[in-house]
Amino acid sequence: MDKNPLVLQELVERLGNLMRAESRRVGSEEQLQPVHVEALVYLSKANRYSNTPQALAEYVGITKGTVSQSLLLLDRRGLIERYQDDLDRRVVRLRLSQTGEQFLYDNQPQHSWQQATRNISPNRIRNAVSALREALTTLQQDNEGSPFGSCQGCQHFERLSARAYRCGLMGDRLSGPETRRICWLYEEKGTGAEDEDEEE
Amino acid sequence: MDKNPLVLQELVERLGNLMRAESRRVGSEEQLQPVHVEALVYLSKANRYSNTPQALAEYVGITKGTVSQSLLLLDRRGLIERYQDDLDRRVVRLRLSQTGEQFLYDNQPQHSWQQATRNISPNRIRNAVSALREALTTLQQDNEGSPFGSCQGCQHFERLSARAYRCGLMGDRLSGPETRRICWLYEEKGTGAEDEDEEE
DNA sequence: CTGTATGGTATCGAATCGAAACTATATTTT
DNA sequence: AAAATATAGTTTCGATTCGATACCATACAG
Repeated sequence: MDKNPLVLQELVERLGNLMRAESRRVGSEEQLQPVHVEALVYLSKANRYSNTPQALAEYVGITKGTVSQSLLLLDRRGLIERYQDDLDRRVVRLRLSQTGEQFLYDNQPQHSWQQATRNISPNRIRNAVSALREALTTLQQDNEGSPFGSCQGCQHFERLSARAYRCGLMGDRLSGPETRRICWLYEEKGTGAEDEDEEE
Repeated sequence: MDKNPLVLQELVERLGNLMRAESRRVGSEEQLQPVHVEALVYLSKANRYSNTPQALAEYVGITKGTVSQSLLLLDRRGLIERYQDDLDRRVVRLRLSQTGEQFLYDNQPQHSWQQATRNISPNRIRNAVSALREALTTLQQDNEGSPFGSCQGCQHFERLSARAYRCGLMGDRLSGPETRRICWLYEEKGTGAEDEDEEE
């Protein structure tokens, strides 16, 4: 019996705790809870289909009612803006405000992580990413949650030409940068030959 | 510029969220918060030096006051037992009760993770563990937190004979299984040749 | 034996959280 | 087209977390 999967779980759990603690630290000056910081970070990365309260709720794993509260607070503090969707007037769209952008820029919630990984070789990181991605996909399938990925690897992603992309599900054309944002409509491409290690 | 470190962070964060959601799910039947479930899991893995309120507080990243509250609750529900340390009568020792053991056995908080990693090759898991361990070590150093590791890799670990071990810091002999539990006195061995990938 | 450090508890107010009821808009059925 | 149902968000409620601070007991140093 191999104990390594459990060790890996242990590590992910512990890293998650530390990142949460980091969110707490970052937010404490501004009286923000970890969840608020996570929400801001999420909004800074979410694509046009995923900047809604519901997607956010799925992402952070709390109920929509609670998310609604948090958004109210973030709005009052002027860190985000809310506006109505044109096509479906039930849905609320979210975006970071100037202040919100500035907050993230000043506090750099990702900074300590970048420091922590600076000495790990690109190759090892690639391998780790590959393994964790697979774990994530399976875990999400088992939990029936939304997948949350970016266009690379999504079955709806279409490449029109060298620099023109398109989402086959929604039918919109996408800019290059937008294809790298987080999307909750992500669906894993058919898992044909997924289990190859990239080892150099 | 390499984006993979950020992708890795993204993955760890997301996996952490899902595991937290899993804790929430597991605990909801018994009216337990995620933190309570995490505490029980921690106690099931902590070694003899680490089964105290303080170590737990460090581990989950909340203050000792709050931990004290949570332990009160877990005690009322009969999931843990608290007893005084003989040598230092200020310190409280914690252990899972019969009921607590049973709770973990019945609900298997780690089950979904094991499912999720079942198809990942041992080799890839080893590589991921190696990379994440390094990230964790650096992150903990930067945050001045306790390290939390197990005897393998700890500079206080001594092997007396084939099956006899000893903690050089505390001076106790340790059983084989005990050397695999979590310890908050862990200190990384001198980082001589740490950056070798094990690729088969 | 007096001062200080340390492990843990108690108290307080602010905020999260899930559950459930509710509103408003969309979509499907009849 | 009207009615039924589904969906996105909000509101309200009570229980609980959480940090901050003060506090208590034990250990240990000079």
